[in-house]
Amino acid sequence: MRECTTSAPATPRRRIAHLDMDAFFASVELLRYPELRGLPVVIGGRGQTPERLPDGSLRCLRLRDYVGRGVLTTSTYEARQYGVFSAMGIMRAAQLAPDAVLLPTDPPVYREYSQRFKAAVARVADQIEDRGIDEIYIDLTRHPDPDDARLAQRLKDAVRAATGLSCSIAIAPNKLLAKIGSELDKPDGLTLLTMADVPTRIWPLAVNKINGIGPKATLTLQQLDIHTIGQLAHADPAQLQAAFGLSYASWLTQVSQGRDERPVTRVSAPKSVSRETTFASDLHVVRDRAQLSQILVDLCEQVAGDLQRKHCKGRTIGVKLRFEDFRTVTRDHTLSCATDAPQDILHAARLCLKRIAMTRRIRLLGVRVGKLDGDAKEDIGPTTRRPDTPTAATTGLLF
DNA sequence: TCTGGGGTCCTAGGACCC
DNA sequence: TCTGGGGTCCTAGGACCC
Repeated sequence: MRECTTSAPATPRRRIAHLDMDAFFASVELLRYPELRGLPVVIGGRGQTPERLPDGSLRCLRLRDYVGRGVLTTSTYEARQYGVFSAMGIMRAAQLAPDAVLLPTDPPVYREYSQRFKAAVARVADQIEDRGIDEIYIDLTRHPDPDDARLAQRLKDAVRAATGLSCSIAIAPNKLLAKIGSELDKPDGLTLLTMADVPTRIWPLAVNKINGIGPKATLTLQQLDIHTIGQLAHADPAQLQAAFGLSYASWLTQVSQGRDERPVTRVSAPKSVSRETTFASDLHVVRDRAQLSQILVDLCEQVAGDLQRKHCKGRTIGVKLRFEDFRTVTRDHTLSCATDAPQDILHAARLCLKRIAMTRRIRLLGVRVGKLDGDAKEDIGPTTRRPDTPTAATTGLLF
């Protein structure tokens, strides 16, 4: 008998791309300072902008000359050979690569390049999920060009033409594999993966290559003598469940087989807006009160400005405090109506701070507004009538 | 020489209501 | 009066990601 061909048309094979810019911040800086190309360059901290000398040469800070706090956000591939990577403390990086050039971060410029590469991709394929400043997922399932390799190359060419920058792309049956795949051939990579590749190309990789398995889960898995994704795929489900609970354990089993059904989602409204700052040196609640107070006011004004720019208001105001021993505490306070006014945020933030025992010096202060109501809701209620009106008793007590 | 700043999502307990 | 659930909201902390 012939095979039955009358069944419903199969859903089209999913084709999901993950596109990741190569050493994004550092690569943007190299466009500005091409003479640094080939040198170990790292981005991070609050160092100084390079200075162009009269003879045209560039004077910039070396890692060994940096004093202060902060971490690296990016390093060039040359710098990575010294073992310095993003999220590493700058002082630690200075030990490993003292001669590396250190540039301060310049977020507005990176945002500009981010918009450029995303717009270039959108002209080729418009089913895009934003995953931050330097990466996106693209659903190519219904794209007219059926040739994955040709399509991936087209996307890379479009990004380079728009920005002068290289990126790495993988096309796979789902987001999980596309994300892993885009790292396999970095930089300037092009990777195609199918489910048949899972045992040979995915299983040998370390478990933390999976998006969602972080340092804690990796450590727990190590204690179970599970190091690779393949070992995870063959692990005893009961053992995983005992270590992680049912929900996370079954997710682990799924992803270790390369299975992932998450859709590519194109729009997402922000859920919260926050600003925080780590001080150059720890501040004392009493002795440095004036300074802390000013920082709090500034943070509230910045958050309010962010909200107004995004045309949204929020009901839950939160503060975050990090003490000198790195212990972090948060408190929040929900208002009866949403606000974007700095004085409302400041008042609620002070209420939150009153509930924290100030036992040590403070390293970081942050302000967050959540429970955002999206935009367009024009002041329905009287925002002048607030539930918590500042009184002499509640203002000025803390910060 | 420790450890930035912007987010999301999950869990878990308690309050409160039906 | 006691017992019990379910549902929702609020709060705090933590893991994780870029």
